[in-house]
Amino acid sequence: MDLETLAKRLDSLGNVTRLSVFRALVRAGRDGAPVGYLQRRLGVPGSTLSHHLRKLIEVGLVTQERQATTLICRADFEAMNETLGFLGNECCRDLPLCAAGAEEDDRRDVA
Amino acid sequence: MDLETLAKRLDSLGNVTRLSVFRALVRAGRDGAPVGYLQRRLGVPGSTLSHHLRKLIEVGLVTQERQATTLICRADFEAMNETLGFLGNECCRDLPLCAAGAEEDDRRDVA
DNA sequence: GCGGTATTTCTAGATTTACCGAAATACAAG
DNA sequence: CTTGTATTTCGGTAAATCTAGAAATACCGC
Repeated sequence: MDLETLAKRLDSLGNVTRLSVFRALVRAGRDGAPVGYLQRRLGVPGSTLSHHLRKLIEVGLVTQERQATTLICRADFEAMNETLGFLGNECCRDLPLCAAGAEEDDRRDVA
Repeated sequence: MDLETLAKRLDSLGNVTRLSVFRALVRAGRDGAPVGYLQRRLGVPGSTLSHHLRKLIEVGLVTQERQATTLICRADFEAMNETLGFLGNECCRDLPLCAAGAEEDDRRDVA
């Protein structure tokens, strides 16, 4: 995963509505939840919700599967874990002092 | 930390330039790095960099300390760990199957 | 106080975003 | 093939964001 992808994913979660959607999906677990459920639960107009869902899908954090007339949405746990892992590597999760060590794999890219 | 704060922090990292700035600061470690260093390293105009830095500071992920004419910037590791932790709790870091368990502390809020 | 370096604020244009009602599409049931 | 439910696309507006040059500010050394 490159920086751009990471930034896009973070951006997609950087909005209260979308973060709420994602959280609701995480809590819905592997089974996921229909768009309508999210709509009722979050009280967001359908068009708005659809707009936000698209963003989450674009960056790979959410998937959709059609079941007859309803669309089941699911949080992509693998993608999320990958994202968190990447961010954690960059940002030294729970080891503030690892900053020096982190520089060792710093030689590749520019930014 | 509430959802709004979390969203703001994620949003602040959801931009390639800012994410690069933050990463550079993480790698600079506890000592931090001057604005000028970031400017040269990232090749971003001062005014643009300043604008992005302000955002990171606003959400508490970066701090600044004046040393004579130069401003030292530092990643706030504690804030970042807090953020990652919170996100991890919500999103079941490395335990996709914990979704069911996560619902147990789901009864409090609306979204 | 003057000169010089470091950094921010001001300003402004281009782009993107969030929002949501109305209309359109997808699909199942009868 | 009509009706009803689920969801998206369309259209348009208001607000926020990114970008960067130019001017202003902060601070040190002399």
